Amino acid sequence: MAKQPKTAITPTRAEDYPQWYQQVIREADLAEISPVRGCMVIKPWGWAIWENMQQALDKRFKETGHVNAYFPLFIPLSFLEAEAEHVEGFAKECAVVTHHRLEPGPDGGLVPAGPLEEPLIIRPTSETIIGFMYAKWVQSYRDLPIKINQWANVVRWEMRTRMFLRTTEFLWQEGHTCHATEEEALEETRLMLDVYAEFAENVMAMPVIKGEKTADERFPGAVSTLTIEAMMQDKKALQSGTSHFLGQNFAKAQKIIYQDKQGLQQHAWTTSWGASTRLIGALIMTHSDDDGLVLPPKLAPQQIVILPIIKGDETRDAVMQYCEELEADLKNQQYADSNIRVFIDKRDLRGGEKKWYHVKRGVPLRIEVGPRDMENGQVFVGRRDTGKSEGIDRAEFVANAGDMLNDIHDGLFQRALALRQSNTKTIETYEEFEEYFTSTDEGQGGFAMCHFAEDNPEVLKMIAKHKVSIRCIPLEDKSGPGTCIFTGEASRCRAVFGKSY
RNA sequence: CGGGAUGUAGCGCAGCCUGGUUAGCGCGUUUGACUGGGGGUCAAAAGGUCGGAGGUUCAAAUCCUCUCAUCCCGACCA
Repeated sequence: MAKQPKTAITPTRAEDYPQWYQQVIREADLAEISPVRGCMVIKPWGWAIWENMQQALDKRFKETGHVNAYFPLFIPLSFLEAEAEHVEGFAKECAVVTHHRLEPGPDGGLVPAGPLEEPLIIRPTSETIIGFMYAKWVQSYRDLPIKINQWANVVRWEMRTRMFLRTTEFLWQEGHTCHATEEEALEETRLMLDVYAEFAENVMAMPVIKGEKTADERFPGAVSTLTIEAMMQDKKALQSGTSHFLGQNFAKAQKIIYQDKQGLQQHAWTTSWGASTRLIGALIMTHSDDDGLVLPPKLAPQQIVILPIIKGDETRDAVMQYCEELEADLKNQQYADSNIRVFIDKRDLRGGEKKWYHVKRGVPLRIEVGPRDMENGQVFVGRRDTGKSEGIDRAEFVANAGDMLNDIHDGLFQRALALRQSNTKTIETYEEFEEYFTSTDEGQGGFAMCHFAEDNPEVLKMIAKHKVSIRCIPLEDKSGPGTCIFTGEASRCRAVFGKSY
């Protein structure tokens, strides 16, 4: 046996977390950097995960009364200028299209030619162009609400990119709704946050904190921004989905006006909400271990992989047949309202190699079937989440496969929740706060629940020193009022403080 | 965009300081044999314009300049 590292991924999380993250992506074959700066190629395994996410989210959007549509990739420059805060937020990271053709250059090669009269920007988000269309579509209160979602790519020219977490181009969905009343828009904002949270927990097995962003973290142009925040295994926070109440800001800027029942002209109320391929990054950093990716069963492109163990040609056909029958039986079993996704890996690889291939890709259950199991009417089952494996009676396993996947989902969720809980601390003084976020070894902070003075630049300055930001004010916080640990002012509630991506 | 690091075979690296035969190693790949409940053994083979462009030199992976890209830290953000 050749010398192998103790873990499939080197370095380990403990040794070098950012490097570990890169390696997991490579070993699981999720994505690769591309020749285009800051942009990545999402490979079939990564894409299949995204498709499963899309499917689960899309189903929830439709169930809550939304429809899909598509708006252009290009946005006239003048559109972005409409909403002042929106401009400020996005202007510095826009890709701009200024020409519409190429011509042979004087020194060979091609040079841009045919300047555009008005430059186009590539959407960093679509509030402005969708708002423009909504202004045309909305005349009467009878036209409202409009609840549209689009699956799209967007471009934000960020300074620093990281695979899945922040790339120049990324994929997402953006929902844009338009309502007659403030209450209805607020309700929508809140509803979609709940959809994201439910998806995160029930599909991704990722516990999240629902909360509201403080003014400085708000979406440019929003009245309020709601967020789901998750804790990664390095104890940093990752914003995993956002839902914005835009008030009448965009409606006023873009003249989305309707005539109400009294015949009066009214500005509409709008919302927008989005979740992106960043969720794949969240998935990786929530569950994966030093042997690679760990997939929650509902998102796993293959939930069970069957590995035939062939020992010589005599038993080959018999084992294959046994595996195929097993596959057929398993495919008839249900998990999470659909048939279990099963794959037989028939490649002519050695058993060990094949096993590690699927371990690194995060397949929840591995079934190894050799002549011995066949004789005993058993299957040898390995669980990705716990690393444990055991022989199980074939019929029993088939009958319980769905339950087992369910158990894996719950286990992953509980493990992630336990990590967050054991790294969340209620903090009462600034000294304690400093110590919490300064200590270096295992305990380099996590989430801190603190009373704070809202919209106070002093507070922001004091926490920025420790590279900490206010992640959100939890919606379900019941701590009640207290005293700001930074300024001593009165505070109406606690917020989640933490380092973040 | 500031600070730091790195770019040599698919992956991980050595060589560079102190320029000088055909640029090495491990893993992987291909072929064959032996194997086969765990990323195996033996043998053979393929694979590199040393990130790119200039320069210094008789001679550059090695020295200099520029440039591109990646990674880390920061500022900014899904």
